Amino acid sequence: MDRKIVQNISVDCVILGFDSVEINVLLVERTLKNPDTDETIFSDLTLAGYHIFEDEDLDSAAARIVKDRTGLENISLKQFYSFGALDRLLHPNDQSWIKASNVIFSDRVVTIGYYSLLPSTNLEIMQNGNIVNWYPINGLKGLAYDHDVILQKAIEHLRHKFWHEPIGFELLPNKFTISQMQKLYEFILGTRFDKRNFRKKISQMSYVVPLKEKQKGVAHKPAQLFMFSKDIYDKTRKERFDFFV
Amino acid sequence: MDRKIVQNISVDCVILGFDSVEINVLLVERTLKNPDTDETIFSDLTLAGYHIFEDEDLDSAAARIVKDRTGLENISLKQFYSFGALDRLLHPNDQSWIKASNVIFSDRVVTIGYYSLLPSTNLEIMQNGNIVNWYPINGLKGLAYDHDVILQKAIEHLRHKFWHEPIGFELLPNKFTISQMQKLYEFILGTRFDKRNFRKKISQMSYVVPLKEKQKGVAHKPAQLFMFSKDIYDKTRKERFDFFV
DNA sequence: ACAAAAGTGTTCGATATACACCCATGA
DNA sequence: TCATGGGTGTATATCGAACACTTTTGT
Repeated sequence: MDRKIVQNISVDCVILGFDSVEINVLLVERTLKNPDTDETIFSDLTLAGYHIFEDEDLDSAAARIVKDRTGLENISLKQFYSFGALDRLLHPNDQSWIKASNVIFSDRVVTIGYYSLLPSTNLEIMQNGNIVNWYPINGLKGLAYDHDVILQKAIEHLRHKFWHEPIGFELLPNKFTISQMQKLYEFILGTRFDKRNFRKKISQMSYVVPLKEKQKGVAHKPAQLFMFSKDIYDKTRKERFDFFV
Repeated sequence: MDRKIVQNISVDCVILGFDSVEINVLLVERTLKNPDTDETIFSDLTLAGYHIFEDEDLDSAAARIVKDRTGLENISLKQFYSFGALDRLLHPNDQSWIKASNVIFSDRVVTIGYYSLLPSTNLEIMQNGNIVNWYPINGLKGLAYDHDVILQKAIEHLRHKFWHEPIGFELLPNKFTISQMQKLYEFILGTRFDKRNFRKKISQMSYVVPLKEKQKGVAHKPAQLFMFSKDIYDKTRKERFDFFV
């Protein structure tokens, strides 16, 4: 492949997943070895990121990068912020990595942040020689480059959207229970909701549609399953003027 | 000045202002003349934009560009989206402009969009040889490059924020009347509010504080003036779970 | 039979909406 | 004195918050 890369523009993707307990982010291991002795010099974690090519736009670059790094295809990726601090790449590990890589990096790389929300946690661990895995977002730090900053900004963005848009459904399986939904909202928003009031609220949302199907194989009363209908949502949506106390 | 510019990264700033009637955007005239005959080849309008320098981060670049292009200083600029379509610069006018300019443009420029909200419409018309002016956003088109797209995205972003954050105060003078505020909200949100209900709502917002001052020189009952207190807002803010019908 | 999560209703206070008239000023 | 926008209150419907017990399944 001889597509030309743009030296100083990259895309980094924050891929978030919910496993019914907490939110995880998909990270790729980065291990620098001494080429002679094969000794590990350092090993850390990065978001799925890479430079863009000259012949692709930003959205395409994001999709390609996610596919190359993680094997995931046809996932919805949204741009959320761009990062261009002067010291983004100046950590010693990053400098060693850049020197050892066969890509000619520019001194100055601006990266465009994308995020994606996934229901599932199933994943091939190895993609094109990359070791990728889910890591709980709580307490994560020490990521490569400025990826801590990018991750925090993505989470902030997500939390904000959660209050006003039915974005949560992207993190849930196609068929989900009201309890799973409540746990997700409580986790993201850091609140607790009263079960009855939460369910009352949900039952008013015409776009959360009950299925003729129940949970199976659980050691308690099986829950009703629901799905999200974007069609109904788009048709019934109204905004509200609610920014005050 | 011999700072080095980054060839393929720029910042474009959407500077919006409210004049008590409608929303305007600050645009810079771009006129290409035949260097020999001094004949105008074309003339159109651009957002305030320029390449970034190698030694500045994105926020600093945005502030510098706004200052150079419009003379405005110390205004709050927020990043909102980045644009990297392959055909951003391919319009014949843009190509002629690029060829004629003494800056060596790259084929591929990604631009980071910033916006700013201002109360006032007072402005020097001429800045560093740039002719800058306010233009009503309704019906504007034919801007240079992809600046129509950038402007639309900024407005969309603004409208969205308006519903959930007290961002409107940035577009109002320090001292404003409730009617001015209502007109602004009606303009941006494309709705009408009942005067009494709107005022009732505002009077519940502890962070909209009445001043001991009234309008002067108007040919009707002079209105009470108010100011916005960010302090009180930050202290009393609560989020609400309101994304449904 | 027991453990574990599902599911269900009512009351009360707060908020949203609808609606019409008098007031203060400059011209 | 008139034109112009400023300013005010009440009634009704809807929504949010608080609160405890019964149901269904697997083991």
